[in-house]
Amino acid sequence: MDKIFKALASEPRRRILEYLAVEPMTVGEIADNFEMAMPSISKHLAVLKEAGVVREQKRGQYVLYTLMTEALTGQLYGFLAPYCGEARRIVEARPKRRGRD
Amino acid sequence: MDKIFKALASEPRRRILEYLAVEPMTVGEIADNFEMAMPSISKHLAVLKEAGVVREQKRGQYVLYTLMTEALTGQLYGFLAPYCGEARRIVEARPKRRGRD
DNA sequence: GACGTAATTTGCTATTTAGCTAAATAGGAA
DNA sequence: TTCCTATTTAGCTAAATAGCAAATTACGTC
Repeated sequence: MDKIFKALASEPRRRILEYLAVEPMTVGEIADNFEMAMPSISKHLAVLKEAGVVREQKRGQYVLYTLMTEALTGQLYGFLAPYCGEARRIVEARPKRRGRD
Repeated sequence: MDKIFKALASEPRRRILEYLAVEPMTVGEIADNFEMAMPSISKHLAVLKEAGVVREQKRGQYVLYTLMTEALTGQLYGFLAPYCGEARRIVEARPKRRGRD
């Protein structure tokens, strides 16, 4: 729980998720949307990966990052469950995937 | 959006919300559940208030803090909406309250 | 008024985080 | 091999955050 909220507590990281919601992208493609230098983007991606909301795949010399939507929403619904019946129902209804993907 | 994720990116602050989910409490009562000194708790509460997820009411020399459940869940569903149809439906179904309360 | 308790504000230190540039690693092309 | 491009890692600095103790404010009681 801590990792995901730390990950989301950053404007640039939330923006990265928006981009990845459209389609998987390489680090360079993502970086093109920011003023920031590439190493900074790379670091942000590592944080998102650590939080389990994106996945990385080597594609030759490129690294492709993919949004793991279910992991993102699942964790947040998990947090919301104690506060909200709708969230409890959603958590209940979802199969518990374990980082296969 | 930034304020709420910054607010939630802290273990102690998330714990405070759990306590307040049970019932409204004074700063002292909340602080009794932590090792932390009261000024630190007071600061955490200010952050949560700034994020719009708790409300404070003066009660004589005490200050009573109350969880604003709808504000908490509403903001998170707002974030989730682009990633999840269920969240979109929930956001859609809810009346947009504006910080009355 | 003076005193005691509740809470916040102030001033400080230590830690973490975000960003940078430069250097290292890894793969593809010549 | 050598060169070029993509990405990550290292090493750094500036800024933000979390905690504390001490001081201040606010209220209630004597």
